[in-house]
Amino acid sequence: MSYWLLKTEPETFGIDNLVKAKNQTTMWEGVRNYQARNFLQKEMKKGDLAFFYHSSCEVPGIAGIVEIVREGYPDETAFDSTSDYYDPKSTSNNPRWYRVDVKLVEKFKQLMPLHALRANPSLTEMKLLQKGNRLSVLPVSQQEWRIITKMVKAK
DNA sequence: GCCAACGTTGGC
DNA sequence: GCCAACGTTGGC
Repeated sequence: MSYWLLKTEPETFGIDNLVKAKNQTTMWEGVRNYQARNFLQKEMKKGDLAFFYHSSCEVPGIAGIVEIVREGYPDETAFDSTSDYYDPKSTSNNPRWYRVDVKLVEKFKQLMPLHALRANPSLTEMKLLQKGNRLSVLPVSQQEWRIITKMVKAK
């Protein structure tokens, strides 16, 4: 099993939206980057866990944990001309974009802020912390996962 | 297939 | 709001 990090802007869809969602489950859609798409389509497996990360907000950081409950399938928002995520080059016969379904596992009592991750010397290799990284779907190593979940419990 | 221009991301 | 980083587009 693998570990991931999923970025979202809390003003659009934050962890509290997921808490309130039906079955605390949502479709992770609207990803329009090929590298991130490949992760969603090919590499994410049912049962994988992911950090739920808040970006572009006052205090960016990890807000909780979600589980992949449905593996990659076509992102239908790309077929909808009224959607913000519409892409005329993606068709139902030949879909270009994929999504997964995720379910809430845990909302952290306190957000684990980005600055705290940066302050931990054992996380300097983490992709999230690398300069210039903008991918909205990122792999997380098992070691990084273990370190961060420990940091959360120690709070 | 190169590469300049442009758009987006996202921390600060 | 700024700006560095990086992906995408499109002319050639």
